[in-house]
Amino acid sequence: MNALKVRGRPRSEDVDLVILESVLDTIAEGGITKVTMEGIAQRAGVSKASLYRRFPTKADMAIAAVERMRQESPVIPTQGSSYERLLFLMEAMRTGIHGSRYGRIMLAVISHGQERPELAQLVYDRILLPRRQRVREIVEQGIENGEFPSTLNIDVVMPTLIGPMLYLGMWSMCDPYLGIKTEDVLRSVMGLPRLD
Amino acid sequence: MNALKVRGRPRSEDVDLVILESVLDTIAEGGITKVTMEGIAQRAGVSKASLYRRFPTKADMAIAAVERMRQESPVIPTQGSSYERLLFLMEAMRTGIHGSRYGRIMLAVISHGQERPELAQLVYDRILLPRRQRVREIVEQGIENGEFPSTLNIDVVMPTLIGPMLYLGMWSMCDPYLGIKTEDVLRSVMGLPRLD
DNA sequence: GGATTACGATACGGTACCGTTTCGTAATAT
DNA sequence: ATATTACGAAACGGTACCGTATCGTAATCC
Repeated sequence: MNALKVRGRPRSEDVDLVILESVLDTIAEGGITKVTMEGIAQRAGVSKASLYRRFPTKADMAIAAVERMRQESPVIPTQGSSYERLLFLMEAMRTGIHGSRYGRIMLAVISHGQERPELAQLVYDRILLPRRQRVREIVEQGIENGEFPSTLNIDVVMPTLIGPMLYLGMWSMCDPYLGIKTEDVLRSVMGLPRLD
Repeated sequence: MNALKVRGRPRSEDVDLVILESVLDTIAEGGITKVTMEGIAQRAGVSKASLYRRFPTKADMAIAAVERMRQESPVIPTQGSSYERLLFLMEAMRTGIHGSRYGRIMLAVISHGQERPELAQLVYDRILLPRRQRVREIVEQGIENGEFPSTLNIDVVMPTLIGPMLYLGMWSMCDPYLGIKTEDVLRSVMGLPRLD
């Protein structure tokens, strides 16, 4: 089966790219409700017709943008102990919620999970789950090589590591008192002795 | 200073109430973006003029509704051990995110924290912080009466108890695999032996 | 070169909503 | 009684946005 040859002028990949990037930037800055067809077209330097040539509706465009963002995953450290790598990821999770485009988009999308369950499912399956899997692998390695107690129940550990980071990150600007050290959370959850 | 006597027909408290309740129900069902002046007026069986007589703008109306919701706090158990009471609250937090009007409203409001920081601050100060304080008191009692180890760092314990419940509750409909028992989280965080 | 499709620009109809205003009626104060 | 304010109903202008359509130009295939 050969590649289907369309006959006229081909779609510009540059246009594809600049559209989705504009959507992501807009979401990161102001949330999904700020995404409008006119706004995206203007920001991308593209006509509205080019948007509707690619996406039948605004919702489809937003979903395509979120799909694309999957590639934009943060760097996972491969060096260092499991402890160090885990700490790095937790810190990134905590600060990235408001500090990175990735995090702000995630939060904005999660927000609308109630109003758009299919979008929440998409984010969960294609973004959250893969990331969680990589965290899980690091934890498992840490247990195998003796950094963490073998008595840990990894199914309990996972939400107990991730949940607090989301919680602390989400409210960090409302409450400067939430200055608990990420390392303290990590050590506490993993059953390691306190630092003091 | 006497109560200021206005001269004409007084405002109906019934109207006050039904307006704010309609706003809260609407938020719980579809999120803040579903709140419209026409919609609220119709749902409440009230004229738009009555809305604008009370609130200069839609945002003020929404804020007033959220303020009012503060009274609608879930029941806090006063009987039983600290362990039991804590477990009850955590379970309620986890299931209530999608299962109760209170929880759905909280999630909807948190969602828009990015787009409306002043609303997020309001929710944090007047709703989240008071609740967290009550959880904290229960934890402190449990430490005092020996139910929980005295070595616990309560500042670390708090987000480690709350965070996982939010996390598990938020994604419960996207992933039925997240069937970790709340009691396992509680025991793990509090350094109690596993059940098995 | 001719057919075909993409592109930017622009206009259009339709819808939803905001916030204002008007009007006739109802409730309360003096 | 009379003034004053609240109430429901309804209409209004204005804005923002969606999705469609038109048109002249540009790029690509045969």
